[in-house]
Amino acid sequence: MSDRSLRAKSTHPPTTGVVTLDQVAQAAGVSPSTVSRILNGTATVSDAKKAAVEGAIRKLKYRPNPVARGLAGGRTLTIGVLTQTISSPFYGEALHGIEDNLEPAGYAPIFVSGHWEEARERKAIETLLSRRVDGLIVLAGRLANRHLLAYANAVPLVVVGRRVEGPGVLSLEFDNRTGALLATQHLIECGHTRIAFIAGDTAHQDAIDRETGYRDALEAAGIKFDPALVMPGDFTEGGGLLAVNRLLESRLPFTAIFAANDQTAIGAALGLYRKNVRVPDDVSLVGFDDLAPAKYAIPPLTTVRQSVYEMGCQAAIAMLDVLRGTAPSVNLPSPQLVPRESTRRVIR
Amino acid sequence: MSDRSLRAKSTHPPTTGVVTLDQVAQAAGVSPSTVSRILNGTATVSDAKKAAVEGAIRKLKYRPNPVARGLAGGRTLTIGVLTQTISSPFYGEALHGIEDNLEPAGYAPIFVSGHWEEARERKAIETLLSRRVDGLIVLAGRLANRHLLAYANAVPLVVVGRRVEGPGVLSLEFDNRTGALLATQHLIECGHTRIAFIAGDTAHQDAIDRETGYRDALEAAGIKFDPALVMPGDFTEGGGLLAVNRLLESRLPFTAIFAANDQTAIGAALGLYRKNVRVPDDVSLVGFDDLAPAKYAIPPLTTVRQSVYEMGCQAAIAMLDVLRGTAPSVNLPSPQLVPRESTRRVIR
DNA sequence: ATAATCTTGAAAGCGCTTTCAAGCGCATCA
DNA sequence: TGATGCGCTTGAAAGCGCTTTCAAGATTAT
Repeated sequence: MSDRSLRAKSTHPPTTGVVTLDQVAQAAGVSPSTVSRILNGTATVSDAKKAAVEGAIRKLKYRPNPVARGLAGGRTLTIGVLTQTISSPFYGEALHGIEDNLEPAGYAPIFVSGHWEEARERKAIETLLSRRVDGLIVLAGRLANRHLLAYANAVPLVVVGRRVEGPGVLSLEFDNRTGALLATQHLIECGHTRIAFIAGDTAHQDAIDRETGYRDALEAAGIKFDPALVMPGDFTEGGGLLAVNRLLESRLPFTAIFAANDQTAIGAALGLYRKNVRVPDDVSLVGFDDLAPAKYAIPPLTTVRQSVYEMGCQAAIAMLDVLRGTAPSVNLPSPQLVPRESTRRVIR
Repeated sequence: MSDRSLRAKSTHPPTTGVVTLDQVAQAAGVSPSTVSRILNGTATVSDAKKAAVEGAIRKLKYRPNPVARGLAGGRTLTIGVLTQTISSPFYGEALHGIEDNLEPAGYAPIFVSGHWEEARERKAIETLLSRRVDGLIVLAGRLANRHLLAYANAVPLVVVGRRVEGPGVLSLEFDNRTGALLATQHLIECGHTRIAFIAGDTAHQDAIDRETGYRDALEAAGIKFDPALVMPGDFTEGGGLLAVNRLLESRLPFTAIFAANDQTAIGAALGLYRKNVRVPDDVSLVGFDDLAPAKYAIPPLTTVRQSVYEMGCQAAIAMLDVLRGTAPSVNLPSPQLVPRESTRRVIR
């Protein structure tokens, strides 16, 4: 291919052959205003004209230009989504849910990554705002609540996985505490009493809630909480691996591990494998999230399902509700234990 | 939170307090045209005015409105990206690479999923086009080449993972054949001669190329190709699991498996685990792609690295080059074997 | 002094939405 | 029955914030 053929300017004339609203109006013998009104349902239009316009639209294959619409009407039909790491399985599923629900409504998501850095998150949101997104969906992150509230002043805001309260903000939270309780209870029911916990990044409320759920379950079962059995982690496989190594080195007795998320559990599983500790024969292992990889882990990982995809769907639906001016209805999925093959009844 | 506080209309006045180019011009005592010229570097402007304008911009915290820019100038600083499944680890990494490179240049990617369905892909691209994206990056997919070429007529097009030739199109391809050759050679070097292959979805050129590489390696080593050792797959874990079950049921002797991608390999590993076939002791296993999960598989998966992230980067860079009018330079990463713990020398 | 080159502002859109007011039909009331 | 008024549909026109001709002035070269 020649260079020339790739020059933007030479190959791609700016705007040619694109049908505009005016052309539709002309073809239908009405004014542009009328066409616009039909397109947006802004006012009642006589059936005759409506039919004529719709015919013209079909005939000319007219597609409204969202850019012009955005300029004129202030709405861009675009929703900004702040994720942390677009390539992580966790966020991937959420984005998927968001996309699936926004698209049929004619909205397009635009994703940016914050990489868990407050400064980048802020910059990302500014970019989104300068693009005049109609709404903002924020997935977790480190941005201080007061900043989020400030943004909520400019556009409707839906926050997922964090508690933020204020006018114009809707926050959807996972029930991490109950989920963790479920996971730990499952291990207790299997007869485990020495249950280690590999924590998540404690900068996240999620991580703290999951630890709380773990302690709740221990307490309810009358098992004394042993802080030595809690290892720090960071929600990544590497963190799980490290934590399990430390746990093993500590020589503390334990027969089960509850990891703060699936990625941590998968890292932990590898650590155990390396040290020839068998799962579930020697140690039972539970994760959290039920991301795709959990199902195909070896052995398949018992985990707590808290559909991230579903959360994405709910966030998008809520956003559409707000945009439409109707009361947003959210019904969050409740966490559920997904027993697979990484846990087993303790043999005494 | 009350309903009312969430009503889009009541809470969010349309356009208030946003600084416009005109205000900057006024503050700097120049005409809007001059400000625009400075912003875009469209013409030389006296240093004095330039300084005044830049001062005003800083003082007013002016940020150009991309929507208005898009309407007026025809450029939206937006790149449309057609992926297949936004949540898959494979595409996730590519998107990550694209995002990382587009963002510093001031472009924003807008992602849509085609779900491997020609109709949806086409619809997705139409949406992107109607949003006046400045360029299109297409990741694989099922869309016929002639359609792609038609789109290339409207905007610059970069296609990843497929071969498409024509004016205005740039395609970046993985060297699947060499990669597969490397993987198979590795197994042969380990002394394996009965090497099964779990294919990918043969609707993709990738899948075909990988099989070809596998056969190349066998032939080069003088090992007779046995069609019975080739199992169909579909690039998913489920497909790998199924394939390995069939393989085992066939009772054909084999000591190694080369799977068309990591996901397939991970599914295959689970199938082997279920049947108590040990990896790598009984059977060696090689994947392809080196996605994140491969590293933490049990055992860690030997695979072929063909950085998808890097591919995303290259695609974005090439797109920027085209947009800038400079000759796009792409240097594709060559495939590399990543030996881990799922393969071992055969013991005779 | 004259022509050629630069810098600069005025003004016309880009494609659409949205006031504003005109024009219409219809019910109401004396 | 005819005048008055209300509500409805409809078009004209003014932008939304920016880019980009166009041509006028300022400057430099010859």
